[in-house]
Amino acid sequence: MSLLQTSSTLSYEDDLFKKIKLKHYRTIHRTYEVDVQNNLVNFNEEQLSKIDIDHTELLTPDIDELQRQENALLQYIQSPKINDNKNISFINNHRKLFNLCDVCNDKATGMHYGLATCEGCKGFFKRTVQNKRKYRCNKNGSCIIDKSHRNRCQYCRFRKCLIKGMVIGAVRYDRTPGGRTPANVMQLYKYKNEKNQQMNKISNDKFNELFDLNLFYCFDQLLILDILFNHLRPLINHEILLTHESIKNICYLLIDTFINWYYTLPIYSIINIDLKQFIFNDQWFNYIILLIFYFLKINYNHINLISYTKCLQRLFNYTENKFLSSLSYRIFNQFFYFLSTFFNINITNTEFILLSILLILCSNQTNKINFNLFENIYKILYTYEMNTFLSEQPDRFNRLLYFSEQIQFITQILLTNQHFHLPFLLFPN
DNA sequence: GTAGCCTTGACG
DNA sequence: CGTCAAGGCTAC
Repeated sequence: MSLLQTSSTLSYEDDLFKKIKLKHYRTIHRTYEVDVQNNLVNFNEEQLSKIDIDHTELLTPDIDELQRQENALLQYIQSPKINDNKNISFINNHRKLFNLCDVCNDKATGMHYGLATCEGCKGFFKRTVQNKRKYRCNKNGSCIIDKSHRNRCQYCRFRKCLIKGMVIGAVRYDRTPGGRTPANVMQLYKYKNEKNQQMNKISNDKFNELFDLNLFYCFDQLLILDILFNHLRPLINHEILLTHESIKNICYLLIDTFINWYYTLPIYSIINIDLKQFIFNDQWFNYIILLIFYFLKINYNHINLISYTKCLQRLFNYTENKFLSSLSYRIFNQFFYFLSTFFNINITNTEFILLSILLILCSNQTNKINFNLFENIYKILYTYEMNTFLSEQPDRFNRLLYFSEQIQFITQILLTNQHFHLPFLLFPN
């Protein structure tokens, strides 16, 4: 590729990167995204060397800030528009109905700060608010909170307390024991309880509507993953020489395995689309990227084990030490950052497989039949999410969709700039 | 730091 | 005076 061609693609790439950055901006990890954006704007060696140790930081917001948000909510629900007291007997209606803690499923001992909770979660919430404590999540902010895991991640426990509707304003500043909870706090209890019931109703309706789709993801996930991973194993320790040709062969094996497996699915007998038509579709590369990322995540689990410097060296080797354009450099950095964000999403086998099919079907020339399949897989994913990670919704589902959008952007960038080899340079020695 | 048990005080 | 939901105490 000549220099002229490279520079002509720059403005196009800039647009794509701007799009990606804009999308980053809109996600939950705001602070981290801003840092990355700065890295992109202002590359220097020091920043580059930090890339593979950067991690998404999930930190509890200031209790004072949360309190302000709660006050704003209170003002809103006190406005005449929505302030009808038709359900004033909420406490009486729901008394004695609780027996499990809404946060961790341990035995609930009563209503505490607006929620049926155990003594443990009650005390935890009180200590957190009284001492204005801040917690950090070392994973992706979606740790399981139940009786046996509740002390493993304070960030996620507190987050769950808030999501489920515990009210910060119910913790007393003056620490006076006894007495009655103020009327405004009671209003918040009532409001949050109603919202939760509405949310549960919506989830249940959706779930019932889609329940029969559950049948479709009863497949042998471990077997297909094992076969796919076997095709990638030679890349560890670089047992095979990476060339244009060998990469093509690996891609072919991965695609072929996936298609053959797809034909065995129950869903194929209902919507029998020939996936082979998608081989000539660039969207296949989405799946290859996702698969390689998933392989690395399962086998290495930590982004630090995939050395930025070594991958960069391999990029030099692959291109036979030819001049690396600033564009290649930036694509590489963006790609590496993207991998690190993937490591923070602990996706499950089912999520991986459903996302793979969705990504393959993301064609621009979508016809009616494959849109049908797309919609069905989308519903299955939704059902699975509601079924398996109800307490993390809608965050988790949105994050997955956002991530698959990002993969499509990256695919577009890699293919238009002939950087399809990049994902294959990530395997550690 | 956690959580089980205890004390407190408004309310019906 | 019993009930409920706040805070307090303390062994672990």
